[in-house]
Amino acid sequence: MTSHHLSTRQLDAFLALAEQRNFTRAAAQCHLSQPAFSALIRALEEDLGLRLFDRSTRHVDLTGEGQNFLESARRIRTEITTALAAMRDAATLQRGRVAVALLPSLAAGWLPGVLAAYRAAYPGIEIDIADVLSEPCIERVASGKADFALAAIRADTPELQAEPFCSDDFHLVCQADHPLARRKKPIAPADLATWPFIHLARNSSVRQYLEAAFHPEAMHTLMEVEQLATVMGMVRAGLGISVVPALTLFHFDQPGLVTRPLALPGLLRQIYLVRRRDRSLSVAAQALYTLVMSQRPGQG
Amino acid sequence: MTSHHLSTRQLDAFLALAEQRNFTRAAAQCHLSQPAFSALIRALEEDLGLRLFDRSTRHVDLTGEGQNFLESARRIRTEITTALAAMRDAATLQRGRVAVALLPSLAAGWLPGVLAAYRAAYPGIEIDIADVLSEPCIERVASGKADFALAAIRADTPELQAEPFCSDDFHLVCQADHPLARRKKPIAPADLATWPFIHLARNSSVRQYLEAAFHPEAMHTLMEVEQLATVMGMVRAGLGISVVPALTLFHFDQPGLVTRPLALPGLLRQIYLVRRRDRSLSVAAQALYTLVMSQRPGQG
DNA sequence: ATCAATCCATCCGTTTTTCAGATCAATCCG
DNA sequence: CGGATTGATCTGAAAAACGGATGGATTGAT
Repeated sequence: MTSHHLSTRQLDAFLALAEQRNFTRAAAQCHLSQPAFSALIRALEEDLGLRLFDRSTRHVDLTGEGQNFLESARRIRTEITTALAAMRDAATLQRGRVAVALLPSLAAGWLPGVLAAYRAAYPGIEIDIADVLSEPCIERVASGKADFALAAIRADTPELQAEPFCSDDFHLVCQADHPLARRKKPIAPADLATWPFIHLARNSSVRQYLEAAFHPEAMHTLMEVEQLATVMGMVRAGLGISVVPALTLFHFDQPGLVTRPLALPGLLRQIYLVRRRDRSLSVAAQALYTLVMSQRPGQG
Repeated sequence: MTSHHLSTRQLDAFLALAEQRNFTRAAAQCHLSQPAFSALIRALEEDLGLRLFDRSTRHVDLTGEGQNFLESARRIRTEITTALAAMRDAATLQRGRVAVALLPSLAAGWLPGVLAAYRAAYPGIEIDIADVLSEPCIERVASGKADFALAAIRADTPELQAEPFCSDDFHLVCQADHPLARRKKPIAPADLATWPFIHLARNSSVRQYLEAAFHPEAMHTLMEVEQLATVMGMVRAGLGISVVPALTLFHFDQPGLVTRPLALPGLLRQIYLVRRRDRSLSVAAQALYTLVMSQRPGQG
């Protein structure tokens, strides 16, 4: 029936008095007047139903029960202080964790600079990066393993929310002495169709864009590989040409290779930032989100 | 500067909302109106500086930071509950400890019945009995090893406080067929002086009373022993007579022995209850004190 | 598609609690 | 014995908490 509502004021008052053994000093330590402080101690003792301090006008001392309570009170105070400190650390971005899933091309080329700035600003935050294809990116956000994702899928579902992040145009890559490298006129689909083509695997978004933009049967497919680095090697060896998004061009910044922008209809890869709908980002994730949005490719 | 005054109301409100995921139900669980409850959660979030719940009109869910805080909050709540339960147990005498020091005569004859009643009433209380002579009794109280003592020393010091507990008159003990056993007239000191006397050791309070009441050199001291049981054996064997306080008479309730009260000036042993001054008794000790005072020898 | 029900946020007047200053009683010290 | 210190108590005032009513938004049923 007694609600036994131990308040933190009472807890702190008790600890202060146990430490100071003097009402006036303990009251000052709690930033309270002595009468208010006395009332606090009295209320605590009444709530507990027993006397915690033996006090005369000249002496203040813990009773036996008070000594027992002191141990508990110290533990409780420590727990509270620790928990509040942890929350304050989280709120002030001194501690925390953020998980992002994004396309390998973004992860390798664009992300490192962003993360360097993030880490410099918030060195206490743990960072978890998943550099995977669009599908697993979305999956990680949906399952909660990632705070948000940068992927080529406009995943707008009841659970997920997508916003355009950046667009990525496509570039021809070929040997420096290739005829297309010297071509003055804009390159047309027909120009590409005559040369052996190094494709990425069919489950890559790049390949899907290319097949949608061109007539697949019109192309001269030489081979399919999994990794862009392999594409680079093949092209550099003169085995063929390829078309890749701008964000992956760092792979092809190699002697003997040139890249040329293509301006062809349908060849513009949209990348979306995907996050859970009705779900606020953690403080750490929100900070990274803000930075990511301000540093997005093609914005500055 | 951070007020960070986590109140237990806020703590309970948080835990209730984390459990119910519904403001109205959580408010009811806390016996609060929904607006008051909302204000509590809002104040907590403002204090911490971050959002603990993602809430729409239709959904309430913990944020990442909220989940972290939940673990801490559960620990804190458990600690508080445990501590309050321990205090309540102490206040209601379901748990605790009491330590008493008292004379061996009281410990053997009178105390067991009292403790039986005490234990029946408060089975959860640990009991520590020291059945020692007056001097160590007082010492135990002074050092805090005993809550109070029953001893034959009026220990009234700045630290200790003594109150009369009971008085203990002296009795002659002798063989049933001893001449003194049949004597009709009141027994005088001279009557005792003519018979071989079994004494206790000089440091016993009984001996000191006898030496103060009689002229030691007028007595016929046959021997000195340490234990009352030995006195009994000697008297029973017809080696001599003795005089002992009433509280020890249970030792002499033996076939072939008789006891006769003596009414002689100075032969009245006062026994005091000694406790620390300006020091309240623990709840358990207070309960025993009350029982002890109500059951003191010669009161009923 | 419309309507009822549910739910959280906000506003506002009232009640309750909390607080500090003054005062009192008891104690200690010189 | 008198000044100084300390804790308890009283009281008016300030602050906080509270509940009812209300609003805006969403869901689910008809």
